[in-house]
Amino acid sequence: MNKIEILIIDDEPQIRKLLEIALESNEYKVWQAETAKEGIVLAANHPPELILLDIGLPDKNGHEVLKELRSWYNKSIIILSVINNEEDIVKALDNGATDYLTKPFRTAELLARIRSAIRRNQQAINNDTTLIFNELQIDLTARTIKKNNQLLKLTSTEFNLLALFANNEGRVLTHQHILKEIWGVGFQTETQYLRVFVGTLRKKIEDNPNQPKHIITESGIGYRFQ
Amino acid sequence: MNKIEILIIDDEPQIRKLLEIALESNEYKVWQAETAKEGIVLAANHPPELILLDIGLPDKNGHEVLKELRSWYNKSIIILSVINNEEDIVKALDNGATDYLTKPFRTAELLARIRSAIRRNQQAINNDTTLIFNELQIDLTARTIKKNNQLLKLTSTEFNLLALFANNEGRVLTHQHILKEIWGVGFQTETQYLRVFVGTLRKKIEDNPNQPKHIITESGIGYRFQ
DNA sequence: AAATCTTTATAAAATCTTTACACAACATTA
DNA sequence: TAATGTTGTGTAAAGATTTTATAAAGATTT
Repeated sequence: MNKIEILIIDDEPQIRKLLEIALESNEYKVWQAETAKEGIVLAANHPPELILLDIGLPDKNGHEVLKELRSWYNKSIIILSVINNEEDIVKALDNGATDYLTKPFRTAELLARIRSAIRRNQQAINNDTTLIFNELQIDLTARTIKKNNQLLKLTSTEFNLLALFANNEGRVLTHQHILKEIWGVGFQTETQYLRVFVGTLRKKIEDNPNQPKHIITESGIGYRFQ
Repeated sequence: MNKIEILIIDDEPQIRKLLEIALESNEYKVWQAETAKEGIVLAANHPPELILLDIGLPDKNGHEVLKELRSWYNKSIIILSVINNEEDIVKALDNGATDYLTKPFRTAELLARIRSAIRRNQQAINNDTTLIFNELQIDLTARTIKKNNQLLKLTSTEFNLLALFANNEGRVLTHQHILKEIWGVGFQTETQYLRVFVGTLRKKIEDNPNQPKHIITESGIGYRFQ
């Protein structure tokens, strides 16, 4: 079983050592960076489950680092700060920090917050982004779809259509409604678009496109996903 | 299992944080908006189960936001207000607010009101769309019908006819009336259509189509659904 | 140039309409 | 009464029409 990985970005060696001991004795795998630059490179090469970020780094303002990380990193970032400055904390939370801790901190509290943040990560993965229908696994935020754990290649429109279907499992969606959602108002009469795209989608996701199990046609009305 | 989603629209970060902690620790998924504009965009892109709306927003009067949301959003909106102003509350309720809370509020009370509002949402969903007659389960918006939890395949006209019957349980509907409702004015004499379609419907929904329990013929007059 | 989207054409499938006929209930007539 | 006709209903199936699926050619975007 793989250990959960945590990246520490802090310039003080004593703090890093303290965190390393606390975390490794709790079965986390620890990565360390001394500077902002080094931390961003490490995170990019090997995205950890959680980042502990010191807001008072020497080479770059911590808020800048946070923003930069948040532009692509969507798991938990816990801020470490020497000062109990509310303004700083609010700013960090607004910039996407998951939580914050003021130094000096108690190890028990640190660990509790880390557990909580990681739990939320994993719930987010399970709940928000991916929908599962038998052999199909649709990740709405990553915009990827797997069939039997095999990644499929869909075009943008195909994915939009599939996402609409998946969000309305079991419900009959009329041609007009689908066209309005995917192509916009004014396209409600272009039912042929729909036929073509349902065709390509079926070819990609159905075992037997002639006898579709997922995208069911409701003649005269629209389609239903199941 | 998906978490229930709640959108907070409030300009005060402390209040948002407080609400976030209270709600997330009670297994809700929280979305946040700092401004009215941002809140409306978020709600439109991803309609939540409930909205917590601060009536005292900086960029737009809360009452205006409420009206705008209510023009298309039909789930619960709970108003948050710093002032215990009866006039304001009455106005908000008139504009479609589900409930209100005055700051500072107790977390326990907030949670209780949220549970209550969400419960009402879900009852509304259940009541509006599906009709149940013994082993038959008819979902009017999804346009699906289940017999003993088994999905049946009906054509469009068959479903329309069944829906008309189901909406008029126990009542005798004349041939003319049914024909006018399903096929339109000018088809009132085509009683043979009706015989054919009642036949196919019975074949699909009745245990024994020769001795129908649901679609009863009233000779010389029409049919009755029970 | 490659990928994607939009149109067009046509074949196939599903659905609806119409016709034919059987059967039952009831009324009429020899 | 028995035979016959009338009317309303149900069922099957042929015919007509509508709707859908698919390929592939153009147009557009990346």
